[in-house]
Amino acid sequence: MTAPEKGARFVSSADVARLAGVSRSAVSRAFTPGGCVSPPTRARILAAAEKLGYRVNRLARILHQDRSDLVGVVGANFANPYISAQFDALSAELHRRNLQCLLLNTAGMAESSELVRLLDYRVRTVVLLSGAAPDRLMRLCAANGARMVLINRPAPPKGALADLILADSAAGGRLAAGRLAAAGCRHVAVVVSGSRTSAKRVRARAFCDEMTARGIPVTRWEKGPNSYQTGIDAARALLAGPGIDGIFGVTDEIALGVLNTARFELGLAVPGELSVIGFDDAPISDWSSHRLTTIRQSLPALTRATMEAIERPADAPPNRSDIPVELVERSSVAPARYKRRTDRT
Amino acid sequence: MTAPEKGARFVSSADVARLAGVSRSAVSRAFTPGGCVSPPTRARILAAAEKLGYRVNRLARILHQDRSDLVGVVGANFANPYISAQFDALSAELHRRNLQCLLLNTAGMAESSELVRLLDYRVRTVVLLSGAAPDRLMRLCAANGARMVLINRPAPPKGALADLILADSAAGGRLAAGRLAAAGCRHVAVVVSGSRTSAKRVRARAFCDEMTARGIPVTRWEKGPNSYQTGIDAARALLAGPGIDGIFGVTDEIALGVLNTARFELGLAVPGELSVIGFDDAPISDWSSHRLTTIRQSLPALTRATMEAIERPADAPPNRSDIPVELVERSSVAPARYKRRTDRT
DNA sequence: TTGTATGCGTTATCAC
DNA sequence: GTGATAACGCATACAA
Repeated sequence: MTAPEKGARFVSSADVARLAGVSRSAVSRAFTPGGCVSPPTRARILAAAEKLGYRVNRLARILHQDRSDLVGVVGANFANPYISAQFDALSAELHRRNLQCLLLNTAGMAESSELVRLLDYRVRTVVLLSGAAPDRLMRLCAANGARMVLINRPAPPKGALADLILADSAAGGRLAAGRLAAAGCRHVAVVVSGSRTSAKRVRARAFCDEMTARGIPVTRWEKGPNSYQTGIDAARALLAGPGIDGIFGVTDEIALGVLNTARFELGLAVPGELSVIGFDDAPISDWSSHRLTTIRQSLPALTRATMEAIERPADAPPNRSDIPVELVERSSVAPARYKRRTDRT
Repeated sequence: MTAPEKGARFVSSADVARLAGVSRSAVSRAFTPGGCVSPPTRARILAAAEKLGYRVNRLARILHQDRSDLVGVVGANFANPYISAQFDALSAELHRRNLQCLLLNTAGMAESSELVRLLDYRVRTVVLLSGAAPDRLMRLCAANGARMVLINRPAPPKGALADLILADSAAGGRLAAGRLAAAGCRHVAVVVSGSRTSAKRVRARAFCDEMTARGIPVTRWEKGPNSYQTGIDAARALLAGPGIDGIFGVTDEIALGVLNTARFELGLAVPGELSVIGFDDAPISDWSSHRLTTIRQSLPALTRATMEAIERPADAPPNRSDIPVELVERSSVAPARYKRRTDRT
């Protein structure tokens, strides 16, 4: 092992070759799975590499082979209970397949157009966990032959080279509406995060439509981001006076803000006086402190579909996979008064 | 904009040069902050680049300049409420400083030695959020002149080239002990995650020592990982019979598992019959559904120290920064019976 | 089996 | 201001 040196550059195959008394190609071959090297030299090379602390420079390899194992993952709000679980599963799975995760947290960017920076690192695929796909990014990916995977994002304008992973937001919204209706709610509200374009709006829209079809009035709250605080704010405003007896939070985090504020700040009995339903089925929603009834988008299914999309060959046609959604009964919604209608999907 | 082509490689500066009728060097200069290009040609180049969807290949730039803006971040358990918040803040801050985050989730690796793979991408710095630093990684970083930043990790054996960020775990453990003692607890327990080596053990150790010094017996529970489920298991076992009236979870997630199990499964009044205290001050600990009394390691302070370490020049001497810790009073611990002793630190 | 030569996309140096 | 050229570290086709 060499002593640490100041400003030292990374040790290269040339260094190893020198020490082992071979050529650089020999070193390269020794580190290439199918490389032809005689056992003795191979051993010498490996020993030298170990001694020097050599690691193959994959940047150079990518450059040469024009084939990258870097996957760009862009997201925001990684502290969100569902997103963090989703990201944890995805990143673990990426490494299991020997892919590297180059992460971009859009919260750190001034403009959303900044995220094309991922392409500067020759990622083979860009995965979008949240936020809308900027046109610019889509164009650049197309021009450079990089694939895109959009998770719960609206479909891109053209038939762009993007794989779509979509939980059935509309069905989820209807499920939520049906459940609150079955609980006997007479006047409900939906709390949407203010993000301009996303699956969350579809959830809310479907909820409203279904409620309208059932003749139940619905109030819409649409201020603030996808956060716990938004749930708090919404609950305070919506529950100031009597009237509303059911609330759908388009996200578990929002719904939990509503739930906790109703229970502990406003002193409302949930589900006695108010029913609350969420969307996601984040791990903490099942905690006994919450027991939030919610619409589940299965995390394993979502992760599986994402990995399939990522591993699709570069020239595969765009694909779309739908993740089914299901109602998870817990105890934040009043028991159904009548036998629940079959969902109309 | 070119049409998307199958198997297309990324567009290069040569492509742009060809279209703009200039040399590759001109293109390079047009994209270099201080580059000398006449306004007209510059405009032509930029137009050509935009048309083709060109982006500078930073892999090649790193290769040539021997200076990387890649920061390797290794961690696990990103669904943990504190870790996810920490990671969210860190990744956002990285991008704000124009650094890229190459993430490694050790949950996806067979062996911990696998994480040296980060060095294959010529990261300038490796940040360790969890897990121990394998010797191999430390050696390779040293040999290649890459810096390491260890967050709440035990100090490396030698005076290796690693920056240390350490919350005062010992003081935190003592604080927790003091608070439970003040609550009048007579027999307490500590729930440690089974990880072999980490700050969590120091927290538990200091807690035990302080309790012993006060003559209060402490039971130690040490099975399972750092998870909510571990808190559940511990609570079920520890609270099966009467006796224990105070529990310290070395992590908020663990403590919340204890708290919820005690309250909702075992029907214990918290803090009436049992006091529970955690460590971290994760965002959800402040939720009204929990109101967990805990030891805070300030996230902003932690992030600030981490960024300072990351931005230190490559040849700076190893540094150590200590993050103070403080007791956050909420309502999972019985009120202090006597005026609380000043902590002995 | 092994070494030589070439090219990947960039930037820096050097002429012009 | 501009273009040719070398070099970064690697993998490969080819020659030995």
